[in-house]
Amino acid sequence: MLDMHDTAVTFRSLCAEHGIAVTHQRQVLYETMQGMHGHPSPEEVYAVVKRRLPTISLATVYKNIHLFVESGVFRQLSMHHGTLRVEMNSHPHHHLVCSVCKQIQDCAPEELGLPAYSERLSNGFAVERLSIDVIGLCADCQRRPN
Amino acid sequence: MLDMHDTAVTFRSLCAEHGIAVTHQRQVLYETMQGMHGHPSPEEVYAVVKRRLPTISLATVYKNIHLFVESGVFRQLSMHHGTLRVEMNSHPHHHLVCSVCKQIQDCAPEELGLPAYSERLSNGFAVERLSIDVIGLCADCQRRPN
DNA sequence: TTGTGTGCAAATTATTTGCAGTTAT
DNA sequence: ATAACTGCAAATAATTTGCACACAA
Repeated sequence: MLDMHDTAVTFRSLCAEHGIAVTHQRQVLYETMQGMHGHPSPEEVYAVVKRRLPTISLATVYKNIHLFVESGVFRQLSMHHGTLRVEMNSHPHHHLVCSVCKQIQDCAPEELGLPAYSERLSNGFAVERLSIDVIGLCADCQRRPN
Repeated sequence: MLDMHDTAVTFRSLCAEHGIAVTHQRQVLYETMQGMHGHPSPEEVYAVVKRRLPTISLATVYKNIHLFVESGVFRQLSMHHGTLRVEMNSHPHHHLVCSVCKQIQDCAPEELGLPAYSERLSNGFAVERLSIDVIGLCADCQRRPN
């Protein structure tokens, strides 16, 4: 387990790597998030970090979460949050989600290989279907200067 | 290929099955969506359906898309859109997303079996990682009356 | 000192809701 | 006739942005 001092050291080198300033709020936000579990939203992170930094603003939380995600410090699980999307392809298929432009392409199961799965998991979850997102770079984004 | 008449017949029986009224806007919306490809957002559907029903409102499009999704006529691909979620579990794992309460649980790869995949697909997409959503009913929602 | 970062308030985007009038059954 | 549906406008939720002041390099 990392103690607070190690966490601070880790954080400093993370910031150095990505060329971002080490500010107090950024540091506390990072430590707070490290201590959280599950899949928190910015509002949830804000509620927790506010306990240690009562004057921090929600905007700062948003800005820094984006920064952390871009730097690869944390990962975003909602790759296509933001707006509802309806699936128009009724054949079984997976999705190729470009991590840069967020474009979503369909992909036949044969291209990836179908995972085996059981209908009911040991924790009681009853499986209806798998939704597989393949995250990566689309051909266009690989060749773009960016 | 279904012609317009067959589509209308299909739609009527769909509505009958789900006990919803067959209205003109609902009918045209359905036909329009059937003709679309990819992963349209409500705004995109609205833009297209407006060409045939210039007075339709965006609210009606939203209401009916929800109705279609609930009835199983169309499927929603964005299972956790709405708000950004940060992944706090750094171990490789999948997600169990309950289709009723939308709760997201983590799940070890061993429970599902890992899909085999290649690093670069034939269309040039460079795979970084897989994000697998297992959609179904959580134990709680299975036993709830609802 | 100089560019970044922060907090605040206003702006935007996505979506939902209340309501009065209209239509399907 | 009656309940469900529609369009419109206002409300809400999620996120972003502009800006003046403060802090890190």
